[in-house]
Amino acid sequence: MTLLTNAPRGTKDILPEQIQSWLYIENKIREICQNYGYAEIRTPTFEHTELFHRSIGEGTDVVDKEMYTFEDRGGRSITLRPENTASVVRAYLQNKLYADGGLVKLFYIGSMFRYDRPQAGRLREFHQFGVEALGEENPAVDAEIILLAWDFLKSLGLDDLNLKINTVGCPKCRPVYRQKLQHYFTDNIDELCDDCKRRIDKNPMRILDCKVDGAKEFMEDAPKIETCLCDDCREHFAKVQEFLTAAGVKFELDGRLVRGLDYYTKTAFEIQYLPLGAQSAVAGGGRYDGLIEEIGGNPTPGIGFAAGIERILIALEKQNLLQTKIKSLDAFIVTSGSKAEVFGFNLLTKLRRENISATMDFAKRSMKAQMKQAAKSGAKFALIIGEDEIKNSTVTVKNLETSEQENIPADKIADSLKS
RNA sequence: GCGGCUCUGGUGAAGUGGUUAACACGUCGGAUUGUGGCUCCGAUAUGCGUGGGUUCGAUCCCCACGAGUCGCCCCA
Repeated sequence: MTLLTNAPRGTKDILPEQIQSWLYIENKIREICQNYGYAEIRTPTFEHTELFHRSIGEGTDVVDKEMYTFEDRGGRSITLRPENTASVVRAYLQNKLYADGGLVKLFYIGSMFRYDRPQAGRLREFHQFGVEALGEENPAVDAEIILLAWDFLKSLGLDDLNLKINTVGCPKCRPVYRQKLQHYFTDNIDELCDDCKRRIDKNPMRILDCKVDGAKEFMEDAPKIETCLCDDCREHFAKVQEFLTAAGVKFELDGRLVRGLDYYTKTAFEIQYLPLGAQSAVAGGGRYDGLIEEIGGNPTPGIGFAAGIERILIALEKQNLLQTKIKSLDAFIVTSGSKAEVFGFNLLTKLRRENISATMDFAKRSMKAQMKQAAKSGAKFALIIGEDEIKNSTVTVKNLETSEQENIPADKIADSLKS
């Protein structure tokens, strides 16, 4: 319980028994991204702090109070990435991925860092899988991204998923809506909670999503964004819905869905897994047509989402969809005496070189104890080597499931185990 | 960053202001002759999150800190 024996708060070891689950998810990710034509990219774990300031936006919670920022030995301000979109966009620009023309479709899996108070489904180091499509404003891409997220979660077997979509407008129409909201909430300021009173100036759209005020009556009459959308945004949103409907995916229009990061435009979406409780968002994302320009590229549209792997794991656990079995071995070698140990070790190496998984006990324990080990290891066969076997250059092969055993010439063991 | 609850061995846990901290699982060892899964026997916390304090004496009382958990904030 000291610093030495405790991982830092909000971090977790992923243990051998959990690796199967992680691999399962990661394999699904790679599979579906392959199907959708997205290529994997890996960006650095840390970036210049400035990148996140510019992309995520000052004034957001993530930037203001959740970043792991430090100065490196060269005096640079460095930040552990709190999300990966900014890095991917940066990599896109730096490596001129746009040079090939057309839409650039990327995905990533990696750990992100946010200094937040840990609770279920929220860690300081957590893992996200995400997808970014850069260079196309067609709403079909919005739909593709949403479908990818949806199909992915579905393919894991999750039920009780809820897809919510909204549009947050663009630099042309959002300010109009923003102002309308500010007027409306200022008129109703007495009804607002303290947090929301502060949000009027900072982020009036967030008020719509407030858990305290959200259910209050005056909220019903708050201005709807539909009334302010420019033609472009309106049409775009309609198209997205059309594509989704064509794909047979049910969605819920949620005018209160507001993303926390500054760079979002137009389409915003979120997939919830309701049984998760407070941290129910399992994937979220949206369009960010202004981001690339903001970071210094040519005006380029983009859209993406990120999904929290730990949250998905919790969801899978709840639905009992995980296997925790560690892969078992083909053979466990049991020896008696020091000659047999050498003989067994030799056999062990041979088997492994023949691609047969095997291990043995190195603690010089009794045969009985070794047999227990063998059984517990889940190995299919125990290969028993004692004085008799050495004398005859054979090995006793015991099938641990059926308890049948037979004596086999040592040089034929590998073939025998393969069949 | 704020609030509630919690913190006994590898695990699940019982327990008391005062000699040996139940029980179960697990682990290890054993039950004559080289062999597992059943059964039986034995061993297995010098310590009760950490650090202080109260007390003749604390794992059980108090305080602080830490971690976990739930909720808020925010988000994945």
